[in-house]
Amino acid sequence: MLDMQYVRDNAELVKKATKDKGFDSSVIDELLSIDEKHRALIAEVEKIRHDRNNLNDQLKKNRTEELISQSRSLKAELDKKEPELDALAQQVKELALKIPNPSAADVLVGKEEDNQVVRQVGKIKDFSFPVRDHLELGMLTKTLDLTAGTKVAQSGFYYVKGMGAMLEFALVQYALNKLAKHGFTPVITPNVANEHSVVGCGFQARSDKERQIYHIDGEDLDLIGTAEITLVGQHQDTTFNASDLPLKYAGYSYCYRYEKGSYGRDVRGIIRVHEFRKIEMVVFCLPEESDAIHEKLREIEEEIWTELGVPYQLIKMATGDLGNAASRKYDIEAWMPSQNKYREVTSTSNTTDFQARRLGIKVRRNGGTEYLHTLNGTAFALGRAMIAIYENYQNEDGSITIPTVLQPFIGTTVIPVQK
RNA sequence: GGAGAAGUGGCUCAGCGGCUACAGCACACGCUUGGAAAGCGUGCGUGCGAAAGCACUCGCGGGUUCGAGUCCCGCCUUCUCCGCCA
Repeated sequence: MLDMQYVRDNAELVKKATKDKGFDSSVIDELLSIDEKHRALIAEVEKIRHDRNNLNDQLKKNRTEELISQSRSLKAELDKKEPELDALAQQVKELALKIPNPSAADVLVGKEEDNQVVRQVGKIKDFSFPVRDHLELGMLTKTLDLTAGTKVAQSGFYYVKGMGAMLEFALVQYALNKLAKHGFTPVITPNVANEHSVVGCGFQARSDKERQIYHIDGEDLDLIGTAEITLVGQHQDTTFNASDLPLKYAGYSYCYRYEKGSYGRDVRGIIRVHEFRKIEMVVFCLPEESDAIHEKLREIEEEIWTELGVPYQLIKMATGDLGNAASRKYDIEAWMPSQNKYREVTSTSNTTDFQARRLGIKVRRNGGTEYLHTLNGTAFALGRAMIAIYENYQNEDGSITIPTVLQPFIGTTVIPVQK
């Protein structure tokens, strides 16, 4: 949600920004026209309220039938107009929620194919044997079991077993250790959130086409797609002192993705699944700090993938690929030998005051209050990290060497093939 | 699930149906100071308006009343006790 005053004053800019993101910009004209009606009715209703308040003040001292009847007739007028006012306010709110956060000035205008490769880091290994994909490796080492997931739940759910499970916990330990050094507080969050929190973060809660989110029937609860929702949402309706900021969290949660509309894509293995675990960074900060902190989150992500020794490329997304909330977004894509290409493993966004405004998260300073900024970034999407490690560290026999940096957390150097 | 109590600004809390919802803490700015603390002053929920100002706001939604933080009804949440339970 944007500041209504800002939309009024910068209608053309907002329209362009909305179009740049690939959203329907006609809502802005619609919004402005409803907003105008809304404000006119506010003035009208407030005038009636004012008259009635005055009348009631007089009545306190001087109780006459004449005044009482006047007050009653004003009340009747209000009873007629207030529902109209509420309806208009509701419309304004709904339309305003449809406008995405404009992109930052340095973001390239364009579509997904205009995303910019900022740099490629790490040397792509030249395997002397035919490479296997992560699923084959997972089966050879008996660390991935998709069949069991399908039997017990459905396709898109999977088991991680043996050394695979140990590797996932090692990744968690490694990441939390690193993030603690950067001042992040580790958090284990709920894996569900109510609709207000989901929508407040800029996610579409229940649109059936392109549905992304699981809903719990009969409850105001969705399964979260990312701990961003629970980490940002935990401070809704909160005003911080400037000295409390920045607040940095490293949240561990399960993540649920419905993935409707992506049938047939990445069906093999665990690249695209309905459930996985993730460590997510979320920062609350002063508005003027958010750009620098965004670069910091990006650096931490690059540091992680550099230390893991997995080749990656850094992508700066164009406006059309930013989504609803982000003003700027970087993805890291790790090299996947079996596919002979880079695939997304992290994403970090500066959402500026977009989420804060929707969720009422403010900072108090200079004698007033203002909305703060929120940012998020993936530390590890654990499934995809596992894929990247498996494929890049595979040996000829199908065993997997543990990256040096993880060895202290797992206590071994290799995941062996199991008979 | 049962019984009781409570929800007022970032926090702690006052508020017999009627002026502008009390106060303290915290925070910001200023005065004071060699510097700080203390002290003093100002500000510190939302909307509309260029502004003066007006309106709204006491968990949420209804109702009674000329008038509701206050009375009535429903709901939500939290706390205490009981029950169940990893």
